Amino acid sequence: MTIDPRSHTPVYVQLAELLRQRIESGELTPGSALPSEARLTQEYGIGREAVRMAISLLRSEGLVVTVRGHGSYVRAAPERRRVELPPGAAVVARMPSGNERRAMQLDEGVPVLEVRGPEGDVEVLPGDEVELTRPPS
Amino acid sequence: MTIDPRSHTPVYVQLAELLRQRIESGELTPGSALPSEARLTQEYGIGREAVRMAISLLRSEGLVVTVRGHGSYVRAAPERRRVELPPGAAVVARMPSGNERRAMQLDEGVPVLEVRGPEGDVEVLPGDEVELTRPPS
DNA sequence: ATCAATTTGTGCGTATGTATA
DNA sequence: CTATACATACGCACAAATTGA
Repeated sequence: MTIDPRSHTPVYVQLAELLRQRIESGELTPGSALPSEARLTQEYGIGREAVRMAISLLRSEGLVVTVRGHGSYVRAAPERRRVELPPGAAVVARMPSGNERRAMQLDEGVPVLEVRGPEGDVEVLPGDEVELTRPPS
Repeated sequence: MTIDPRSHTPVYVQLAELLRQRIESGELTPGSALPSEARLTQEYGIGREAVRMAISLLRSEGLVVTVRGHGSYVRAAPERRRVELPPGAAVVARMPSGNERRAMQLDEGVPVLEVRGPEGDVEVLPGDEVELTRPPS
């Protein structure tokens, strides 16, 4: 697969799909580095902004993390601990605000789970570290 | 509040915070349009890229939606329907892939809930439309 | 059915700052 | 200290979508 600048799908979306394939196919394993922006720019003959938007897209999906001055890496999702949803509780999923994200030290593209207990108490959990369960009856 | 180009916090983050305040304060109500990129550029004396990155940030948080050729709007979150998490089920939150997002017609910055039933069956729910509940015991 | 105005999308070039190796 | 790499920010240009005259 290559990139077609004349396609109606944006160059950066095409590149994101290519990189996504290389990640999901296992060619790029969790923890491994993506090619640098400069390399991607040269190899695909596209502009830097397209490269950065593609990586930004993957970042917002939680697929990669970018370390400034170092590079972008395939994100290794942490182990999920099981958390039991208490009886009478309700939970919604949403994206954290910027402050919230920094406070909880969440990577980009990671949602939070907002659990409201029966007493109205609220708990916010990192969406990539927990699996909410309800025990069998 | 104004924008300080000399601050160590990026201009686009400062603008995003300003806009976030204007949304949360109710000055910009759900459904109303944000100022155009050109207006924000002029009013704050910053470049278009900073404006676009600020809006992109708010979009990735699910706060605004952008319609090409029209403008950016404060996102009106839909009503949440209550969905009961079945006994023996588990749920994780994550961001949808690009294809998934388009297929489910989700706005940017909206996570999905992946519910795994006790039989291993999987259901993916739009994260902005459901509230998962566990009935009181 | 056109046309023009507005607005966002894409792309390129350039410069400077900051973090890492 | 230097080189590399990503981050921020500005400018300009043109494409594409929407709206309304």
